[in-house]
Amino acid sequence: MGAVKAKRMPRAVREQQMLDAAVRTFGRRGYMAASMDEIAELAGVSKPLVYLYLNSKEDLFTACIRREARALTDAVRAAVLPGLPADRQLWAGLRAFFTHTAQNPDGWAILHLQARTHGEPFAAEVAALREEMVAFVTRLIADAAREAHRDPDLPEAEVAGLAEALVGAAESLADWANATPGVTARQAAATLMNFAWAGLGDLMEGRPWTPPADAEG
Amino acid sequence: MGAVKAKRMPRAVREQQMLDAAVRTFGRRGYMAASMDEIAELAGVSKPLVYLYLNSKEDLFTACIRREARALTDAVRAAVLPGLPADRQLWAGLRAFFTHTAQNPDGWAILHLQARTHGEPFAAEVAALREEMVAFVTRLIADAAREAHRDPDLPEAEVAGLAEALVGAAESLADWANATPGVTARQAAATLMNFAWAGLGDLMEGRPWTPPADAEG
Amino acid sequence: MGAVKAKRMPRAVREQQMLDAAVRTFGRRGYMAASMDEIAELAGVSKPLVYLYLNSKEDLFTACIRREARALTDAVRAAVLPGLPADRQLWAGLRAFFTHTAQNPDGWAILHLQARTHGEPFAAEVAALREEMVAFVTRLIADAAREAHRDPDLPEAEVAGLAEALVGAAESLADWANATPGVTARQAAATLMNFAWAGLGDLMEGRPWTPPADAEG
Amino acid sequence: MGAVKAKRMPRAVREQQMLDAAVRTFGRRGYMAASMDEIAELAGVSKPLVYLYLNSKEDLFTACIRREARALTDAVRAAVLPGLPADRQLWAGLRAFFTHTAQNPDGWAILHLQARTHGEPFAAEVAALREEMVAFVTRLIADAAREAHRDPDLPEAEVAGLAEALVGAAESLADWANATPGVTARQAAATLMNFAWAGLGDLMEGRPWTPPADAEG
DNA sequence: AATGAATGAGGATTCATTCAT
DNA sequence: TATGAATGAATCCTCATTCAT
Repeated sequence: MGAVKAKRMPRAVREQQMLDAAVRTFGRRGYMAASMDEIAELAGVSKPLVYLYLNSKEDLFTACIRREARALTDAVRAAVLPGLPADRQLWAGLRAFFTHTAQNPDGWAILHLQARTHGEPFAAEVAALREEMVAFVTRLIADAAREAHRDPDLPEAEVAGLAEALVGAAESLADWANATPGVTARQAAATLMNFAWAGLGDLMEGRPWTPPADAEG
Repeated sequence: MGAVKAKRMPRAVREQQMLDAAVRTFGRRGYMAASMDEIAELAGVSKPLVYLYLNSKEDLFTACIRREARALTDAVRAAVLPGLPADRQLWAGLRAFFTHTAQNPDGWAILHLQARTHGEPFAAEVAALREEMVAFVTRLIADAAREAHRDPDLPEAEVAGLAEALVGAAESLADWANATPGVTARQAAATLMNFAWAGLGDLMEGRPWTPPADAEG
Repeated sequence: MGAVKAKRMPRAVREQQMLDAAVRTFGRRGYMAASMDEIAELAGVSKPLVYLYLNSKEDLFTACIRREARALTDAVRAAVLPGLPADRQLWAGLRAFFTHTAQNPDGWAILHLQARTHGEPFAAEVAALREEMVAFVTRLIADAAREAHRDPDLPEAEVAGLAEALVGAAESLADWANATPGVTARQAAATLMNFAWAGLGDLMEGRPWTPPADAEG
Repeated sequence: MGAVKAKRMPRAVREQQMLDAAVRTFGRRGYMAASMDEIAELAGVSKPLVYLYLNSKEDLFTACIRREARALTDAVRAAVLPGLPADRQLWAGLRAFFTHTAQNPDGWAILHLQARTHGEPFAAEVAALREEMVAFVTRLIADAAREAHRDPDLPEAEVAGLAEALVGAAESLADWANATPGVTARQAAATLMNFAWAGLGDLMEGRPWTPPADAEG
């Protein structure tokens, strides 16, 4: 029992081992329930070494968030070819997104659940990721409008809301796909394309859904 | 300093005070970071009384989840009149949903963030709520198809995915509306109707978005 | 759940109910692990009433010790007829002792285990009981000597030791009989008579066991 | 005031210090009344270190029981030379027993009082010790019979009872010797030899005490 | 580069006991 | 006679973090 004295390794490698252990532990236990003891043991090093390299629990968690956020955006970015039509770009991005979240459930749990649940400074960290995703979607909506030679005539706030909705739907479907056996990343992506793209198209054609002018409005 | 000795009150009243304090504390600090000390102080009673009435931190949190879930579903249910067309029902339900989450940010934080983040037995508790929301949306989709005299011909799994997407979009918009000054519940609801309803309509008319048959599929 | 409001009863009766509950609880859980809550509930009254009548946990436990000690000595005393020969008196006393301890395991646990384990003022309380038992045995030894027209020539300290040994053996056999199915009070008493009486006889006949004069003496 | 920061020591040493402190505290205060705070302070270390090494109050107490039980049986075993006649073996064992209990009153209190009073898992721990003592005595009785070329013709259950009685008498005399100034281990052992050995001798010679055939039998 | 030894601070939980009625 | 409401004070235990080597 007890890890044998760890072989000397270059710092960069050790740090990755620690981050691996931390992502797994934070993702499964949650930020607060995860203990530095467990992380150090899983990483196969002593606790003081974790502190020497990563400084504190807070810094360690922040490093996890950053690494996982970067991995996710890299995966999506790599899948999206700028030249394609907007819907094909979205389709490619969504498939990469669902594939990545399915393959990295712990990282996804950190980004989607843990980081948002435990206030500052973590919330700010994921807010950046979310903004990037929203910006990506916003750009696609604009591209789509341009492709259709349409002036969508959608106020900026409205577009922001739509992007939020799309991202939220994607997040929700990622959880659903992870929790439901037999649902592939491709299916999740197709579901979301169906759900979202037609509505966006209608909007851009100037056929929005109009609320009834009832008393409660 | 220090709370004055609490005046005697009937148990039922005290319990509500405790739940109020607990919802607020859990909602802001999170389940683990919230301390029973802080909850008791905010409720204006001593810690032992909290334990006498609510039993344990876990039970207290569960009671909070149940109370807030019930308040939310009651608000939505009260707003939806069964006789109306499906889109009007959805519209009414969404407005009630966004209104309630805007007025009860702590309760919403508990349901949407805290309860999901801290595993069993809390996750099961909110899962029930989510299933209810998904079932509600699923029923509306079916109603809409019937109203249009259409056989939507959508496989059940597909409908489930759509419902998940819609609910996820709603959750996301609730957070967005809470965080963005100047966005009303009505606007959030309208955004979601626009986003979702047209896409659903297209689907039911048999015009789904079709994925390209590329190599990566 | 929750005892119905207790019917008014004369104080003496209520006190006995409380003592019954306390003896049972203290005997099974131990002095410290027993809670006033549990005792009150088992007695079917509210906690303040227990305090009103018995004053404190310490006083309540002391009252239990006294009652059980008295019950035990009364049982033994009632069984011993003063006129009989010493061995018959001992035989009768032992049978009464083992019968009583078998029928009152909780009371016996209090006297034999709990009261001795928790220091003053309880230890003093049982010390009195033990002294009474030792005195009884001491008297019987003297009687036996007189009956045999012998001067046992045993120093007082020696007799005290023998009495302690006999009482200790009895206590041990009581536990053994309670824990071993199929061992009756009569058998336990016979075992002890066999074990003890012959040795005492030899002693009084001037045939003691003599220790070897070894180096370690 | 307050313990100075403890100097660094190898774990094995620290553990023994902790066990020393724990035995003393548990022996005097009792298992439940002893607080981990007090034990840590007496050991000269901080509480977390006690938990780090000994795990929990329950484990700490169990470790105490084991250590003290082992010390006692080792002391007795070392004193008994297998080749000697049975009565000399018993004499040697008893002297070692009374010597050890006199020199380790706290350990003896743990074994004889505390461990038995607080239920499982402690009772099981001392039960093993007691069985060993009973087995030792049982073997001596059989040896004695063999030496006398006698068939003791005692049923097994009867022998078990006699052994229990002897062990109980020894336990009782250990307490008595500890509590009575001027009583040496040698005297206690001699008293018990006198008390027990002659009776056993008579039994093996076929002269048991016979109970009267009275009505109550 | 790496770790065994050590702790300050705090958190959940329980309990004997009292007050007001 | 009897109780529902309430608490001060402890207790067990855990954890992030540091020091000396």
